[in-house]
Amino acid sequence: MRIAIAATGAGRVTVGDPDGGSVHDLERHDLPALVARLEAEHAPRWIWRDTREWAPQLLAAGVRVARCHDLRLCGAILASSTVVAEAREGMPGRPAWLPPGPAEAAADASAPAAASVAAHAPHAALFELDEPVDAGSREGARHPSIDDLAAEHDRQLALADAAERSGALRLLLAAESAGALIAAELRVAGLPWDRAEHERVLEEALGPRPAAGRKPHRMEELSALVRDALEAPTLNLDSHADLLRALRAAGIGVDSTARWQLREHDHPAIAPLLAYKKLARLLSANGWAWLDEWVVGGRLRADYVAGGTATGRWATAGGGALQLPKAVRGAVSADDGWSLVVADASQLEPRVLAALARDPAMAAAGRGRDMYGAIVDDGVVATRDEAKVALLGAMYGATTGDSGRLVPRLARAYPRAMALVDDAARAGEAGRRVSTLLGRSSPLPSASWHDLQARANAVDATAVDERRARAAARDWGRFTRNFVVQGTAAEWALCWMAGLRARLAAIPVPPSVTPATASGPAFERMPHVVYFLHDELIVHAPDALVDAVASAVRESAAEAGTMLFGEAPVEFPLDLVVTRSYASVV
DNA sequence: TGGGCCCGCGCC
DNA sequence: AAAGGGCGCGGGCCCA
Repeated sequence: MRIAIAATGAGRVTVGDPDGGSVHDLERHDLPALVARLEAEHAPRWIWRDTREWAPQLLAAGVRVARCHDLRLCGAILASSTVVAEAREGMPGRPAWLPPGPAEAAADASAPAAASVAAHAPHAALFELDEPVDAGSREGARHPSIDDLAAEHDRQLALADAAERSGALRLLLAAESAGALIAAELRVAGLPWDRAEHERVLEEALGPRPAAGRKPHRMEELSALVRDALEAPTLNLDSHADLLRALRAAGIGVDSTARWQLREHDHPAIAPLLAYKKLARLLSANGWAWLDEWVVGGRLRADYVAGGTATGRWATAGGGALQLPKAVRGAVSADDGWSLVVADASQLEPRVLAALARDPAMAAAGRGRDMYGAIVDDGVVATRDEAKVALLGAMYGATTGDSGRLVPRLARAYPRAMALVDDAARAGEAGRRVSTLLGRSSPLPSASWHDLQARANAVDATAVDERRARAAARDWGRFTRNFVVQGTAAEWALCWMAGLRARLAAIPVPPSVTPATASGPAFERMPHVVYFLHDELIVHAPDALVDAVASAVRESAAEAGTMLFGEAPVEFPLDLVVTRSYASVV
């Protein structure tokens, strides 16, 4: 059964079964109670334009739904998937009231990014009762009725079912929609954050918090050392241009101020400069200002953007949760009576490549716990480190350095795996799309990319034109090479997390559980996902339930492998730790 | 003053 | 040691 939810303007909402069931017209304020009742009675798939329009309000009221279909995210996948290209020909396109997906909007410089549309200041209310998404102001946009939503849902399912591997596409749409729910839940629950521990880390590294507009003590000391060593008494270390000039004037032959270049020179200014840059990074990215802005009430509430990148990996639109430096992870700590179940899919991308390519030798290497070790045992390379570098090079398209040198050895040992990524690279170089296992397709290169190629093919093309075009083609080929692996790995991770979400909701909670009061009414007694980073997640779980949660995490990983690859002989082992603090994992 | 670009660096 | 793919973010800086 499906039930659609549509805004009708002026704070009212229509909720109903478009296939002939009852339809309710109500104040938006009354929505959570109705959804809770219908969810309990029918366990429907909820059909809505955009999960971000509804989930925050429901979660704030303590109401969760098991399944939804996010028309915006699924519409974006179907609009670009080559798997349904033929079926699209005979069908109407996306309706005007359906905004583009986040990755599409980001790629289109003329339109504001969807992420920024949804973005809000961290202290703002978690939802706005009237218009949380400004789709109403888009040209040609209007409020879709529940019949509009149902018709678009039908169109999307018909497109998916027209694909040769319709099951894969259906799975992708379900996983993407589950991801949208999880992204909303991650924000509402928040990542448990120990402010005092974070401040301790900052003070140890930087010294006491400085007055507004002042630099921390340790940074001032290091700046003085650098200025002395460079004999540049007024140098501003934060200005790349000024710093580069001062370095060169002191005889240090770098052409950028990047750390890897600086490290190659022996000069008394280098050590304090590198130390300064490390501290400056900590201060600006995760210092006191970040803490004040993003950690409220003992929770980091980052703004995840499901489907925010071309490959299907998520993005964030604030809070920087995808780049929490290891130095501050000790501040992630469970509430009293609760634990963190931290799980990481080890060597996910090479395993995905082995399974995707059905390369028997590489799959055999991916059957054990340590794929890199198995590649050494196969005699392909001499050390684990070489195996890792060679695999990264194969997936990223390295051509130089150690990595580029090792790739041919990998190609001899695992020809099918190498052929898969090489084919993807060739397609990209020719300007064609490539697709993941479940059917998400890469974007087309930009108009300027095509211009470059056209110029190189013109009769009066110069050597420079040809060189530029070749470089651009190879760049895009590296992108498509990586796309198939990164994107399929993202699909594995989505399926893993979606399965886990369902399993966590089914774990019975004993009455003895201490509430995690800062996690909101939907999660205060339930184990719940609080962090997700590409191939790693954290569940905040009552102590009494950590064993059940760990089992759920493992079962979901195994199930994700089977859903994507059937009985392919590749395993997806997890590194799983139960802990109070994320620091103990790093 | 604000937008957009580059740089450098944090994460995977 | 970096390299090669995907990101976000803050600071400097240029320009209107």
